[in-house]
Amino acid sequence: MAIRPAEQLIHKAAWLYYAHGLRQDEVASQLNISRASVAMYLRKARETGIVNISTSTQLFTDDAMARRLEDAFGLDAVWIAPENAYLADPSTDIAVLAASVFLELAKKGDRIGVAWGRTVYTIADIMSFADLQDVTVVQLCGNLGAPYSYRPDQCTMEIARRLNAKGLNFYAPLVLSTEELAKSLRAEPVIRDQLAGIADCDLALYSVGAVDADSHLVKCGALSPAEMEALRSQGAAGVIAGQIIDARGEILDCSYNRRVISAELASLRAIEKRLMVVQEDSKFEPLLAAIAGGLCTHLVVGAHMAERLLQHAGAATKKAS
Amino acid sequence: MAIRPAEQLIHKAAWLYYAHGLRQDEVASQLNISRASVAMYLRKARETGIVNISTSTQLFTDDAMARRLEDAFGLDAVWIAPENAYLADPSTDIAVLAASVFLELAKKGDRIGVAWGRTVYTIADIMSFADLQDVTVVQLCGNLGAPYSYRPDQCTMEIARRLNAKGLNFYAPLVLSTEELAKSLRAEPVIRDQLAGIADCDLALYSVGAVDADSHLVKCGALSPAEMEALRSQGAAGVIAGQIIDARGEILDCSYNRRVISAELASLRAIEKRLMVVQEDSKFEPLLAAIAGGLCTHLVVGAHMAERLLQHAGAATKKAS
DNA sequence: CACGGCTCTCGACAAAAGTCAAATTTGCTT
DNA sequence: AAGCAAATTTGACTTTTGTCGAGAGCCGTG
Repeated sequence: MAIRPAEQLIHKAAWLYYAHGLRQDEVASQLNISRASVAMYLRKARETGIVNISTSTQLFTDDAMARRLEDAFGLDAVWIAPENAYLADPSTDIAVLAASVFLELAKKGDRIGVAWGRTVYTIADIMSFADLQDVTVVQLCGNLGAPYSYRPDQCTMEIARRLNAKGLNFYAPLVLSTEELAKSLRAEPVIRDQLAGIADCDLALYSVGAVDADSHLVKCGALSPAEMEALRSQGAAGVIAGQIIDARGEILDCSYNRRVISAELASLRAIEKRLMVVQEDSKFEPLLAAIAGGLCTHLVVGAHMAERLLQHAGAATKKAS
Repeated sequence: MAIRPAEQLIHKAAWLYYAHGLRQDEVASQLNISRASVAMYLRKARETGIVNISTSTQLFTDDAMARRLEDAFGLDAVWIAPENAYLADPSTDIAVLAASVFLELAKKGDRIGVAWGRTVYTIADIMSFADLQDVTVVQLCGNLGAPYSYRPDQCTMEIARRLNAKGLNFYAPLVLSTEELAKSLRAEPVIRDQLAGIADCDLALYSVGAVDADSHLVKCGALSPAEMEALRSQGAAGVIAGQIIDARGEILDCSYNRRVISAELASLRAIEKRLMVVQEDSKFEPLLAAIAGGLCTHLVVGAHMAERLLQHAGAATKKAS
């Protein structure tokens, strides 16, 4: 596991190369090893977070549209990934941006809450490594079944690994079959402590889910398509950390929610920086709900979604006046 | 001044290359420019701080000796630059390390106090660029005459430039000819405000000067060698931000100090993180004085100095028991 | 409107970095 | 103690990156 012979050497090589600006062959002769080894050590140094290469995300917040969004929705900061040019796959662009923003927001000693989903896992997957000591990554909600690699615990662990941080997993299922069982489980000391610790986080990372048959809740069997549809007609507007919220961003009063083991919305709102990342345009309504509920202070979206949000805000104020 | 045609392009190129991991030729075709231009933009991006490459300084604090120093002197953190191998010039190594540490300690929105001297200027000179928004770099003491490029205002401005921060200079001489004049000048609103603002800093960067004829105070003509010698016999142990301190790290009661326009020691002590960097082994006594006076919470030194400090601490405790 | 002076851009070459399979070392088991 | 597997190192090769001088475009000026 531990890179035994090196670690020290990796550090030295990285130091000479990146801090002092020597060439690889100079480093090699200093350290009495071959250039090839130096190149290999340097790659390891980058992969381990011993050296850190980060790009300023300024460009994406400086945008005029980002400013207007901040004002319109009272958000602390908004980043907009330009959908147009750049790359083939726009959603990758959003994830890359989100990962950079995330690393920029994370500080040493922080406690970071992480939810789950395709978006979160994609971010974890492309996120570069960092050397954040004393960071704890906590899982915001219970687990669900296997089929997906972006299970809650996977997301938490992967991000913890990238940050060289400690991952705190949640050993409980996301959904139980009866309300009673959920209640007793929540009362268990291990679980209770974990849930209580969520409000102490400095930073949260999550996305929001749509209320439709494509939802992971349906795909994982937590809810049937029919149940989902029923919830929708009861006012379900989105999914946050495995829980159903209504259009106001409040928890929906339903049996499902009472059977879930997850962070209370109040705990989430207590977290200073709540970074929400939304990739799909289809998540417009859920996102509005999450914003309305104050579940998001920092937002990363694509240009198209940004436009829709602004349009919506414009229409709302026009109607109001 | 501003790189007009690019700025945006630089950002985009940096983003595609560093965040997305494309090759230069791929970036070039995305942006419809030549590879050569891309290479040039990327250099600019690095030079501007749009991208940031930093190496963890862990290795230098993890050292057992560093731990012992922290304990022995009650410091928050100590970094030791290994004097032995590495590079031809050990003092460069200390400066490079100090610059990395400094950048690691500096946070967005900080107010940073900077003193002057060869050490500080060397650090400024080799420090890489960063994109710290809303940072203010303030000068800790008045200015002195021209001959040196490491004048107080130079140090402040250079560091501000590297950080893309605002530099707040001090338009007053370091030493005046009479105590009265110094007193009136200190009472001037402009000066008073600047002095008062020093205690609000989050981070300070300085070294400590020796009390001898090689001191810059002598070289700049602020004090004659004879005066310096006299001060030494009066108990002068070191120089901090242009002021003379005694072995306890308190301000020395002397005419010179009363004629100086500089940060009060109490203001310096009010700064949370006081980063002191010492390159020369000859500054052993001055450093002890500075530490005794609580003028240093974070310390960067060479291995040799670290050993001497530990030896001293060991002897002191042995004597005490 | 032509003329330097300026910066930006590009193509071609040189230098540096990345990669891979083979060789060597290391650690552990039988 | 020998044998095997995993990890590490290296030399030789390929790809990528950096650099330089020439040329092109863009002003403000005479």
